Amino acid sequence: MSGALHGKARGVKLVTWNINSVRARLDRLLDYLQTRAPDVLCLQELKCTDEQFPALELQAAGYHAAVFGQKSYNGVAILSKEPLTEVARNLGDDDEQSRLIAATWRGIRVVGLYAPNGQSLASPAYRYKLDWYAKLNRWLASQPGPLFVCGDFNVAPEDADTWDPALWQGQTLASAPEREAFAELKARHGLVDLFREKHPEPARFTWWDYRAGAFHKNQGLRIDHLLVSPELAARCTAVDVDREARKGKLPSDHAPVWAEFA
Amino acid sequence: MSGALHGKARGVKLVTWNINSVRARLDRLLDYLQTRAPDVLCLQELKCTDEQFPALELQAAGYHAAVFGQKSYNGVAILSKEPLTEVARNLGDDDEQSRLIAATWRGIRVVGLYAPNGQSLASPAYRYKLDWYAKLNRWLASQPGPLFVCGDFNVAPEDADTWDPALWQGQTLASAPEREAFAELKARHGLVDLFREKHPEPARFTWWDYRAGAFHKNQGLRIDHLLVSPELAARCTAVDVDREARKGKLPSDHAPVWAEFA
DNA sequence: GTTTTTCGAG
DNA sequence: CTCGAAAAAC
Repeated sequence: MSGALHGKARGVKLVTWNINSVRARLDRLLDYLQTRAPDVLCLQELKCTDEQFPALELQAAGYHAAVFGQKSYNGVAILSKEPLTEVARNLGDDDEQSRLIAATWRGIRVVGLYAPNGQSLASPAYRYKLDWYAKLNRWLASQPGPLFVCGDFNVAPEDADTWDPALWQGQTLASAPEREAFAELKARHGLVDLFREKHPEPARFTWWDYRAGAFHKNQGLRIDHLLVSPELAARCTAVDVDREARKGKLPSDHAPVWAEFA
Repeated sequence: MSGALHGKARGVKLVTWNINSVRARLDRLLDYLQTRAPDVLCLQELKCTDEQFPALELQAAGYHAAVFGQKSYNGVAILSKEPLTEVARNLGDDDEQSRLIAATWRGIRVVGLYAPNGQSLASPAYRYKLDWYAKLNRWLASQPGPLFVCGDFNVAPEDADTWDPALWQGQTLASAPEREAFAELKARHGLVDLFREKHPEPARFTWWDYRAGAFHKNQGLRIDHLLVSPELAARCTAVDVDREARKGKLPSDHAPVWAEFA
């Protein structure tokens, strides 16, 4: 990908954000686009169909959108200032849940995903989650690099990614099979957990439960990730969580995670 | 009732308003009380129980309240600066829907009602509506005069009370049986349609559908009424619709109808 | 607990 | 369009 990021003199910013209903939070989204001006923004949990997606408002804000919606639940999109090409949806199967969208931006393969939550270890949803990860792992091999795989992975990779490791021990989002699936993604495709690489400190979260003042007490999880190819990681100048976006009235329960590249 | 209105030198103002959820619109209500300072305000569609009714806030605003609430739907109340006496609820039967409240104010029998909508001519709700009107008609004979009967009657008495008579021809809210029931109320109890008496012009509405910019196009109905005894009508100095209250963000779909008396 | 969806009602 | 209620999701 040598030179893929050298189209402009200034750096570029790529972001992932589980927005938890793009319609309910369109004002926040437009504000975010205006103030942070990301070059690429991957959205999860649109909770709307393609028809319901606010494409016009986003166009007016200067953004193209590749959308993969679904009625009521799930739904993912990639917004970008520059047009996207080679848009792909889901993992090549006939899954009725809209959980993944991919597109090429300046030669980078951008993948935005919303992994299944898994509910509880005993539930069918947990099995579905592991199967989905296995499919994702296989499918990624078909994608041209360099890769920028981001989204809500619904996995806290290490104990340091939970606010109370004892409490989360073995629970969904922190169980060993999920962590292994996440680790295999990185290992097989040589991807770097960009946030963790730059921030070794624990308790840096991207999601906080709406209940019991969890955000105020920083009782959260790090489950939104940026997994990138080494050549991209090498150009990363900064990566962080936009905690501001979790504040105020009617926020999403997730905060955006962004990275800048030289 | 000679002298009933002569307690004060200045005139008095009585109002009816279908507020469509008193909790969702408490700010508007308090603003209305402060700026218009009605002596009596009849409210319909409280959409809350007696316990949920914001009695404290209204008390702080200087108003007494006689309330007849109901969970989720219906619910009526009478607010007044001076205490109300002889509060009665519904039509003496065991109807589970809270649609009528009556009280005595300065010797006037104030009745605030929310008539059934009727849905469609073929529905059981339509039969219920006509039966309710028949009961109301009989019940009114038991009430001591002079009468101030107001509220959301869910009847447009004449073609001039609809924005498109051809469209409304025979429809619920404008059908002949409903109009006859409304006319019988007036005839049997010698009541005057106060707004119509002062305003012969057509297209003066009190309700506009939320959808399709109906208010902006003045596509509405006159279904909120003040029916008063002749001795009250004789003292009326002005009557009108508060269209301002239908403007702005999150209004009720009804506007208040007010009358001033010398 | 909090939000979001859908639904029925108007 | 807007509300309240209910259920689902997290």
